[in-house]
Amino acid sequence: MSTIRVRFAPSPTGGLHLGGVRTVLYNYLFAKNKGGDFIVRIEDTDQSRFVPGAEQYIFDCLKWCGIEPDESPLHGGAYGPYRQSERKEQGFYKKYADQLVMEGHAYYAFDTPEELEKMRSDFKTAENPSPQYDHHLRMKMKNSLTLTPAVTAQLLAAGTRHVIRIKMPQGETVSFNDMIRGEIKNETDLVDDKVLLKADGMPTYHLAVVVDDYLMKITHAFRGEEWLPSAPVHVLLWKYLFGLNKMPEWAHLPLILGPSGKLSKRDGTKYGFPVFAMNWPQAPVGTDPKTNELTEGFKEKGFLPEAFINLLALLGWNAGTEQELFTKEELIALFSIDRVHSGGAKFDYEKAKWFNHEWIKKLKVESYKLKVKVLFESKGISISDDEKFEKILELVKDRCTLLPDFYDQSIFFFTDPSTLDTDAVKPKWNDDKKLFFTGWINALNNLQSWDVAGIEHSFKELATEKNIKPGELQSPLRIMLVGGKYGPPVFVIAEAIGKIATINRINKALDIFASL
RNA sequence: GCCGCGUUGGUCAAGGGGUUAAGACGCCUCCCUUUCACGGAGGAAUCACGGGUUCGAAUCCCGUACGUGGUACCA
Repeated sequence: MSTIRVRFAPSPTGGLHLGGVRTVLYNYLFAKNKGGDFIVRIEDTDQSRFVPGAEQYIFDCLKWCGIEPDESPLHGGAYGPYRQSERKEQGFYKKYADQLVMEGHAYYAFDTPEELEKMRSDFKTAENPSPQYDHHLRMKMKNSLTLTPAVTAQLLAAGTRHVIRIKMPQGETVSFNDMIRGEIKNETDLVDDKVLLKADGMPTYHLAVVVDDYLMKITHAFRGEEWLPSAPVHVLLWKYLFGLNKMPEWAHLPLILGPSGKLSKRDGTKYGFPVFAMNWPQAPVGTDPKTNELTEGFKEKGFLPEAFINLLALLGWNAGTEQELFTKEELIALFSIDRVHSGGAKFDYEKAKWFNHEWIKKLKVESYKLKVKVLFESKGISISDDEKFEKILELVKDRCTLLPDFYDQSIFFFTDPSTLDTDAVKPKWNDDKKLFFTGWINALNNLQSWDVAGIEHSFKELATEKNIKPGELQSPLRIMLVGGKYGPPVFVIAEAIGKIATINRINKALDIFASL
């Protein structure tokens, strides 16, 4: 066992969105930077929201990102179980909750949901819109603090539905050190008596996180900023149950924000960028219930995992240098919790695409060739000559931001352009040019060898002979071969598609241009 | 309402008492290229506000504003 043990604890209730993946990533980078273990534990205590397949989905996302856990329900490990539902079976949560009751730090509460609702509406005022089950109100409720021991025992014996709540002490200040924010202080009077053990016997997050971290010997705990307000509950639980000296070090990560406020799952369809790492086939997480429109995940959108973790790592952390492109290994080597921001960061899709563009340029074509090939095949273009395919990708990679761009940028290498941008040709098209091309077809037919230099030479030779500037002819030629004003140098394209296709495309285009 | 956390260009951000306040994305101009990109050179644009402390504040302190989170038998 390593001395550093960092855990990521997702709940299998929804897709892995940007904030979630960044939390994993920071956990992982921190652990690996310190030579420690990265542990994934599943928090499946909320059965009502549990979604089948969600757990597998989480691991699929991690795998795509290149993150392999050292311990997890899928990978095994010595400190299992790695699912809370399984630890519940072992009775640990109940055991510790009972211990807290016995020691006077918690109590049984028999209030029904209706009674709780009544309390909240009865005590609701303008100054206090959401009354809490706290030291002000707990003596007005139905619990083992207000009931006699005999009645409590009777209710318990009768199997009355009940929960166990923490009894927040009065007048204490709980403080702890956050690795990112420094000392955080909270007054216990302002925190409510959180439920620790639910009526179904499942722990709430508050109990589970403490018990699990203790049992799994976790040394460092990263989580989102939204946990900060309940941190004093967890600190208190550590103090009562296992001792503060055994408590892991905390780091509360800043939020990732969307174009307006906190990034939500809806923002994907709203603003047209992915918010999830991957699509989730079992329950399409990006689907907008209203429009039934699916927002693709980063993977499906055509991001490279290298770019994805890179851009995510830089959203809230930087190395303190001007470097922005990092491999996973570099991130591990350079990651430092001291350089994580405390303020939230707004996600910028334009910058995200820039990262991917850089990675497409930076990586060797062969490392993503297969993904592009699959893309081509899904559009009905089968690739037979792998070597040629790789060459073509190399030719157009500078022009591609997302993987699907490869299709648009190189489809003309494989098939004749479906439409020609005639508007680009029309204004300057004339009979001289038409004559040039019919003449050039002859020259092409007589060409000994088919290579860039030869093609270009014959083109320029004939142009000079006809007294037309070669540049004026290159543009129409490009439209003929490509369909539009884009792509690598024309003669390179001509060479790649071959003599027959070149001549065919010129002939075809000449017909179309005839009506201009 | 109360409590927590935050605030350097439109965005990501460096800088943490003296700087012409880095760099990147995006935007604009120019060069390269008779295509589109890539590449190169420039440009516009910033310390939320108000008080202190100090010879001197983006930087330290206090307020205010704004943002965001929590205030569930959700995590």
